[in-house]
Amino acid sequence: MLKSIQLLHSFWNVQKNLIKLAQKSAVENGLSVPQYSILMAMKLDKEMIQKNVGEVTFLPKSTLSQAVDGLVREGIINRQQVEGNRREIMLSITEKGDALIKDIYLQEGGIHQVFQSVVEDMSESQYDELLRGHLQITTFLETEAQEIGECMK
Amino acid sequence: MLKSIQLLHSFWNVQKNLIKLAQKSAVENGLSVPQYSILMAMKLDKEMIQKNVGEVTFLPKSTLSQAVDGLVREGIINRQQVEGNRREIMLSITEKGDALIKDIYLQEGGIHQVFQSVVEDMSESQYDELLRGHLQITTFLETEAQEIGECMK
DNA sequence: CTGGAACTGTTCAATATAGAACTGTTCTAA
DNA sequence: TTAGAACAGTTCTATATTGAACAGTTCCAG
Repeated sequence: MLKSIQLLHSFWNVQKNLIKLAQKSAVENGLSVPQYSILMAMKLDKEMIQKNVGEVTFLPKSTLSQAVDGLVREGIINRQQVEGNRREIMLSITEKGDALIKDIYLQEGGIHQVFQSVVEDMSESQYDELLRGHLQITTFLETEAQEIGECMK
Repeated sequence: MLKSIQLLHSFWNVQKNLIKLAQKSAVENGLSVPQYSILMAMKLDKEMIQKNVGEVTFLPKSTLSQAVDGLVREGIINRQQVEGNRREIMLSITEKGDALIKDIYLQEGGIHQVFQSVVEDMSESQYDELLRGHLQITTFLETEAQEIGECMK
């Protein structure tokens, strides 16, 4: 029991700092936190169905919808109906959005730069262990979260 | 660069599940997320100055104040001025609050129970490595967050 | 075909959150 | 002392978030 509390605490400590940094990063770039999440979710796949963005970010539908709306108004992402399935909407990052993302990466004191330092300060094996541990935990949590997801519909 | 993004991603995956679980736990027990945070912060030291709770939880003063207000109305914590320093307010968990915390710990499918399973599924050394890695990261983030904290005043 | 169930996303109203201005307290330097 | 700076918390208000009701699509059993 004690160990689990300790581990939870350990995550919590990382968490709260991470969130603070993310919030700061978001505000500095004129984004809400949900908007920031969306961009980070799409940084790899520059094109995604809105539904999938929702699954990755865990944002409620309404929040997602409004956040996307703002991003579209800002010209950061494009929104167009998928032909072949008019229910779905394809989101894609514009050049402007792409530039913004690159900017965010390089911001001094931003999450990414800080994590860059963290990684450099870490041994190869330590890094691997960390990833492995997290993966294991995520798998556990995901099966649990699934059940929550079920009732959210 | 790639590694830091990967690590960030790894944390993010744990994070979002953790938050979902915490939210669920909070709602199920009739608490807001800030209220839940406060209780978790006070689970060890059953008596704390409100200021300190704020430092630990990172909650904005106004949010903290209101959340505490609700908890007091529910009879979960007590609030009384510190004699010797009438600016400060001492928060203490009532018996009712204590029972609630114990309840939360034991809730099936709650964060604590899930983490219990996680820990059992983990080798001693893996556990230690994880804690060590997190500590290292927290230290890094904390020095960074400090600067943010400075301007929040 | 067709009617209803399941999807995908939007809108709107109610709630939650947090910055800014405030009250009262303590500390400190002249 | 005593003004004024720093503190600890509260209140008020504007903003952000989200659940619930909704509109249009797609799917499928009969």
